[in-house]
Amino acid sequence: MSGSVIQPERVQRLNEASADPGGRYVLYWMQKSVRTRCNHALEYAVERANDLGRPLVVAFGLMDDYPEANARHYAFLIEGLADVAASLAERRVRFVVKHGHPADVAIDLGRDAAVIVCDRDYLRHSRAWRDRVADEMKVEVVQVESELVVPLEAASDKEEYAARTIRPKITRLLEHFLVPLGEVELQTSSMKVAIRSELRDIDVTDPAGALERLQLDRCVAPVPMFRGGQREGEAIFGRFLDGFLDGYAGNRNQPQTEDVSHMSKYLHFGQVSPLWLALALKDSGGPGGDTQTYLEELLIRRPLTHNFCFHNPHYDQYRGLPEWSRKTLATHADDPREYVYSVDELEAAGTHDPYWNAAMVEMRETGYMHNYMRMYWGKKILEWSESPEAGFDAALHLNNKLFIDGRDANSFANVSWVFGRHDRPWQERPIFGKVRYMNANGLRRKAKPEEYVRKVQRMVERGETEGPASA
DNA sequence: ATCGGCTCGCGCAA
DNA sequence: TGCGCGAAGCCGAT
Repeated sequence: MSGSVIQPERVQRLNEASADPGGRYVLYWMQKSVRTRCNHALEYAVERANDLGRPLVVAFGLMDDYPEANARHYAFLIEGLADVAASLAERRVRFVVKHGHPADVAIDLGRDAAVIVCDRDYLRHSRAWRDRVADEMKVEVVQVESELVVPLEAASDKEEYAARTIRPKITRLLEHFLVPLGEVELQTSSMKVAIRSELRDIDVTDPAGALERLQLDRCVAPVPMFRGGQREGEAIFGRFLDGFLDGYAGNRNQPQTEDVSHMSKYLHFGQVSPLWLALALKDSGGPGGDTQTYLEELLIRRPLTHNFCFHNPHYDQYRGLPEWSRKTLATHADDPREYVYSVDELEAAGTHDPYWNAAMVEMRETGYMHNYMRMYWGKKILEWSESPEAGFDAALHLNNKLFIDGRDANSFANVSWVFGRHDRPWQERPIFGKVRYMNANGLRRKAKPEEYVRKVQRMVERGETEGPASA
């Protein structure tokens, strides 16, 4: 173990099997951490390959019907895979993308493996895939965490109530985990290793062609504004550090400005490392308050959403909300609603509220919405739905369908926050009960929503080809 | 412009 | 067991 720093807390054996010395290669089943720099699972797999004197094969399973995914998500994902293909070739590491269910791909390629290394994801379906592979394989399956700076169990072994309860548990471990990950050179080139598999190869070096050939849900179009890939994500973050970090604490809740890093989508697809982001921030020498504000998002709030999804079996359901908020919302379930919109009416951005409509257009046309508007957007869906349950389902559905960074742990926690999760009660009022209320006056008081509306209009008129990549 | 009240439950101090 | 306080708020009183 030389060169890299992979804390033992990141590494978990998923079964009791041992490594097979007869295996022809070490398999890194890449599924969540789709990147080559600052990926603990990759470096761990290289080390195991070197220790066993074997080549390394990295494989990704690309299925047609990934849960809730459509062309908008696939386009971003495949661009990230193309970046991985190019980077791994430079490191003389063999990379294959196979058409099939991720677990089937891992099991198929794992038959010839000495060890299977996988990365980590916290959502229900992903966990089930890894459990299945670990159960079915007769060879060691080991999972390496690289999606959180402080590994989930190291911080807390229970569902946390709020940011304030998890914050000290994470903060005291940063010294141990917030350290660079070195790169390890693979000793046995794997570019020529024979791979026995009936599964079809997908050539991701032509992302548009690969996207075309998949049998996927095309109900939402890809957006040209944001391109996937680690190179792209890291470059965008570099421009954020140079141009927008200064003043971030004061401007991050100003939706009419561009003081945002756009990292959420890259984090969702594992295309940038949260550790890399945190280290880049600390190295940037930017203003302390601005850096602290960003680190709070990255190191406390985001892990809190992962803690929520990992420990709450109903993270994607209304019943996953806290007792107090479900109770107070039930009390007001029959309150008269001045406006009620269906999911289709919401998606069409045809409500009476111009601020809300602008947010909905931004979401639909760009796969992104400013963070502050996401709160307002959600609160109004609660207010304008026939029941809180219907509002929850509508908000989560639109979130996951339209955001590039939808279907993330953040998505489930953020929608749940609208309905009281990780929040506290406030003064009781119609429909909301004691759940936090937001209105357009607050928007006007704190930001410039009229400018935001104009910004969205301009973006749509221009055909939104100008993203942070070309800014 | 600024401030306190609203309201629940966690976690720490005692 | 008591007590302080919390991601993003609102609202009325000063």
